[in-house]
Amino acid sequence: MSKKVTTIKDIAERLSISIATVSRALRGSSDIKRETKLAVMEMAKEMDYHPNLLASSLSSKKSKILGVVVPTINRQFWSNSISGIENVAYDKGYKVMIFQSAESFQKEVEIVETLANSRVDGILLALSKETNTYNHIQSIMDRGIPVLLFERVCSEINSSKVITDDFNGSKEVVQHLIDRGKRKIAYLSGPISLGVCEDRLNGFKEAHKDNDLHFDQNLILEISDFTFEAAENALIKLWEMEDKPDALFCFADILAIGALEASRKLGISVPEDLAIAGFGNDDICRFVTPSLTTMSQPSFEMGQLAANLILEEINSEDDEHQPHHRTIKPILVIREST
Amino acid sequence: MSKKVTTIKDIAERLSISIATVSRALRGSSDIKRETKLAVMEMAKEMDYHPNLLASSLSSKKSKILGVVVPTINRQFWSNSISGIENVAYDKGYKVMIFQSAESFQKEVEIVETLANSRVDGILLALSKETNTYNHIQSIMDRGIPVLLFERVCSEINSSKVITDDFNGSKEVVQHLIDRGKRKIAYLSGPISLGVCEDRLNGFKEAHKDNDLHFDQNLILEISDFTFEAAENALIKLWEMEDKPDALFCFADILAIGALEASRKLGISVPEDLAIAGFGNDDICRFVTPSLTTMSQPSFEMGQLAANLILEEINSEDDEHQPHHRTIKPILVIREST
DNA sequence: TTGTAGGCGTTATCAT
DNA sequence: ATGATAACGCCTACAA
Repeated sequence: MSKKVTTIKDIAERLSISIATVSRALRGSSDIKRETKLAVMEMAKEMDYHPNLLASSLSSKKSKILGVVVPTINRQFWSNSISGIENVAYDKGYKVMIFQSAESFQKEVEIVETLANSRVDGILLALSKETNTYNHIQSIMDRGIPVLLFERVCSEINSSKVITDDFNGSKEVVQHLIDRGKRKIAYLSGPISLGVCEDRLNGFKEAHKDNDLHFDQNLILEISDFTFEAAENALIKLWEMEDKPDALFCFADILAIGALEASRKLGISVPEDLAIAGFGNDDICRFVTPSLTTMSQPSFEMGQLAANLILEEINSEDDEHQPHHRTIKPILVIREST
Repeated sequence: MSKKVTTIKDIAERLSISIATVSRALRGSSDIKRETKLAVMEMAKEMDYHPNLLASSLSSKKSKILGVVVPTINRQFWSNSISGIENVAYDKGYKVMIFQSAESFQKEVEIVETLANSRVDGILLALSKETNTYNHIQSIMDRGIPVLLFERVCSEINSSKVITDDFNGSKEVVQHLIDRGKRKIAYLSGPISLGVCEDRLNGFKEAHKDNDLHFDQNLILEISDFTFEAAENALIKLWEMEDKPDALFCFADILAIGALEASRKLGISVPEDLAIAGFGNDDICRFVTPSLTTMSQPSFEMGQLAANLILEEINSEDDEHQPHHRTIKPILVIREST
C-alpha cells in the first residue's frame, strides 16, 4: 500500500540511460544534450518524480537551508527580523527554518545541535536570556558551520554580528526625557547579563553624565520576565518609593505597555506625572492611550542585513572568512506618552 | 583546513569493532553488552562525534521532525498555535520546523514541496488566503505523508482538521451586539473564499435570522489586506453611507483595532455611536482604549490538539488512518468597545 | 555528451 | 552480542 516513490534510478531505467545523466539533466547541468534533458524532464513529470533532499544534501554537502533561532516568534521584533531574513534568503534560493528557544538555554543548545546535525548551510542566532556559556556555539563553528549572531549577541564568540546601537539609542531616549524636563528617570531593564541590556543601561548612565544628573541605582529595576504583568508589578513597586520617579524608560515595548496599564490603574497621569518610553516600536505602541514614545528598531532591515552577511560568508571561497560586525541605528519615535 | 568530521566508521575503527555495533550502541539498542556500549559512548565523546541526521533519516525513513506552515508568524493567533504544537511535539521527541507562506499560494506550494522532499514525518498546514487549488496538498498526501489542516482548511482535502467553531462564535458575537441594542451591524470580512470567513459570515446571517433582523448586504465589506490601514479605510467608507451602521464586527482583531483608530479620527464614540468587536483576542485588545470585545480563540490549545492528532496518525500502525475533525469553541470576552 | 563506480553516513537484514 | 553487507537516493570524479 505504501506508494512506490520514484527515484532518478527509475527514470534512468525507463529511459535506458545512466543515473548520472538523469542527475545532471535534472539539475540543469551544462554539458547535456537538449533532447536528453527534455526527455528526462518529461519523464520525471510523467513518473511524478520528486527529489529526495536528504539524499541530495547528504551527497552534495549543501542544503540551501538557513536555520534561524530566536527566543520567541511571538514578538514583533523577532517575527519582523525573520521576515527580513526570509526576504533575502528566498531571493537567493535559500529556505529558512525557524526555531524558538523559548528563552531556554537547554532548548537553544538542542536546536543548535539539531540544526548543525541536519547540515544546514548557516545558522542565524539570537541568544536566549539564560545563555551565558557558549560552547555549543563555538562547537558548531569549529565544525565549519557559519554562524551569525544578531541582536542578542556575546563577546565570547568571534562570529559575524548584527546589533542595534543600543548604547546611543538608549542615551537618546533618556536625553529626550531630560529635554522634557524630567529629572528622576527610572529604568526597567532586562537581565543585565544580556549584552543588549547592559548597553542600554550604559547609554542611560551616559545621558545622566552628559547632563550632570545624579544616577540613582534605586531607580533601576531588573526584571527577567518579559511580560505585561512583570512590568505592572515593577511600576507598583516604584510608586511605593518615597521619592517617586517622574519618568520611566523601559527596555522593551511590552514592558512599557504594562507600565502604562499599571499607571492607569494607579491613577498616574502620563506623561504629566510620569513620562513613559519604550524600545522597539511594536505596532501596539501606536494604538495604546496615550500612544507610546519608543525607539524604533528597524527589525526587518536587520534581518535582511544578517541574511546578506551570512550568505556572503557561506558563498565565500576562502576558508577563513573575516567576521563582520554591523550596528544599526534605531530611530526615536515621539508620541503622547512623553 | 575543513575539519574532519568524525563518523561512526571512525569510532568503529578506533575501537576495532564493526560500524553496526557502534550504530546500535549509540542508539541504545537492546542487545548490546554494557561494556561495549560504554566504550562507544566514551569514544564518541572523545572524538567529538555528532550524528548526521541526513544520513540517519535517509536510511531510517524517519526524521522526527514536524513541518508547520502558517500564513505569518507575526500574529498572535499563529505564533501561539505554533507554541502549542511545539509544546506537545517536543515532549514526544519531535522537533518542529516553522515556515511562513506570507499568504502566497506560490510560496505555500514551494514550502510544502520542500517539506515533503525533506521527508518530514508530518505537516501541519494553515492555508494561505490565495490558495484555492489543492493539488500540492493532495500530492504529498498521496506520497504517504501525513497532513493536518488547521484553522485555514478546505473541504476538498480529506485530512485531519482542527478548526475554530467559527459559525457559532460569530453568531454569538453578533447576538451580543444585538443584545446591546444594536440593529445595523456591519461586518468586515476577509476573503469569503476562505472557509473561516464564509463560516463567520454565515454565523453573522444566522444571528440576524434568529432575531428577525434585516440582513443588509451593503454592510458587508470584504477586504483582503489584513492591515490596520485597510480597516481604517473600510470604516471611513462605511461612515460615508447615508444609513450608518451602529455596530461593527471584524473578522480579526487587527481589523477591529484599525477601525477603532479610524473612529477616533472621525470622532465616532465607541461604543455609543458604534460598537466594535473583533475575533481572536490578541494581547493588544486589552490595552487599546476603549478595550476591545472579542472572541477569544484558544490558539495554544488548538496547536496542542493538532500536534496530538498528527502524531497519533504518524505513529498509527494501519496505513489507512481515519482522519479526525475537531472543532474548538471560542469564548466571548466582553470589554469596553461594546 | 554520457557512463561507471565509488562515496556521503546511517540503518537494517542476515548471518555467525 | 557482533559482524558483513546491502540498501537509502543522489552526486561527482574519472573514463570513455
